[in-house]
Amino acid sequence: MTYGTSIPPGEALTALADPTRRAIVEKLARGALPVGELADGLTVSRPAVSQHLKVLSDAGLLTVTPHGTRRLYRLAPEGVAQLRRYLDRLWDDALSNFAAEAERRAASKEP
Amino acid sequence: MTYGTSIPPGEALTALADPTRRAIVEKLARGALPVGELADGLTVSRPAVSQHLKVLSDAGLLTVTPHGTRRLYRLAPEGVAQLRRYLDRLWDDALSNFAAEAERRAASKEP
DNA sequence: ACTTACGGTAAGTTGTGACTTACGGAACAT
DNA sequence: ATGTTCCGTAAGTCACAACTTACCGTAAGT
Repeated sequence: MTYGTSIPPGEALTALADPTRRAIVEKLARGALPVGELADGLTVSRPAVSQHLKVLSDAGLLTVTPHGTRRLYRLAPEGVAQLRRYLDRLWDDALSNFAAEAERRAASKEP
Repeated sequence: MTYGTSIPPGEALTALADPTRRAIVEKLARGALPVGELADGLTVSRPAVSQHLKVLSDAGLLTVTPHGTRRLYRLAPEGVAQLRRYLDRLWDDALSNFAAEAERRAASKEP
């Protein structure tokens, strides 16, 4: 029984569409960070970062663990995994369809 | 020598952020289609579909082959592959960082 | 108790992107 | 030649999402 929270991949894709959010995710991929440190090195304000973190969390891509007065954000592997599965399915469908089309093309004389 | 056009994954992610474009991609994953047939079964107008197809093409996710007066759109496996590689790198970084953090936590007495 | 870090939320502004209708150009048919 | 089908592009509208500043909690330090 796999039991993931199963947020549809659309939210995660929407979340990763924003360049600032991608920058955040890529930073977090290399280690958990509090909001303040994330905001340094980014061109936007700290509240903006907070808002982005909410979007990413809602998409299942991040988890939070309060540590004293700060909140450590870290990448959620399961969130990334779900996106990978979605793309894998696209990939598989596309390839098997390619094979089917090639076969069909070979059956009739002209493409 | 693999030689892909190497469009940054940001464009593909932005392209897949839109639900209508995801619907298009998922249809195309099951077989190539002309614009008109794509537009049927979608809630938006045909010109809207054309615009979406442009975005997806620019992102490297689609290829076009003119067939008479119609244009057959099909999913580009390499485009999907590039997204998969991006997510794989995120995944790998996240996991190796997890290991490093766990080790660090084990080294000091308190988490 | 007061102050100082840290961070989430409210409110308001603004650019952008997803849509529409209208139009124009190719390719095939008659 | 003319009409028809298929499709891309232009122009304009409108909603939303990504910011900003301001404010209010909460936890720790002194």
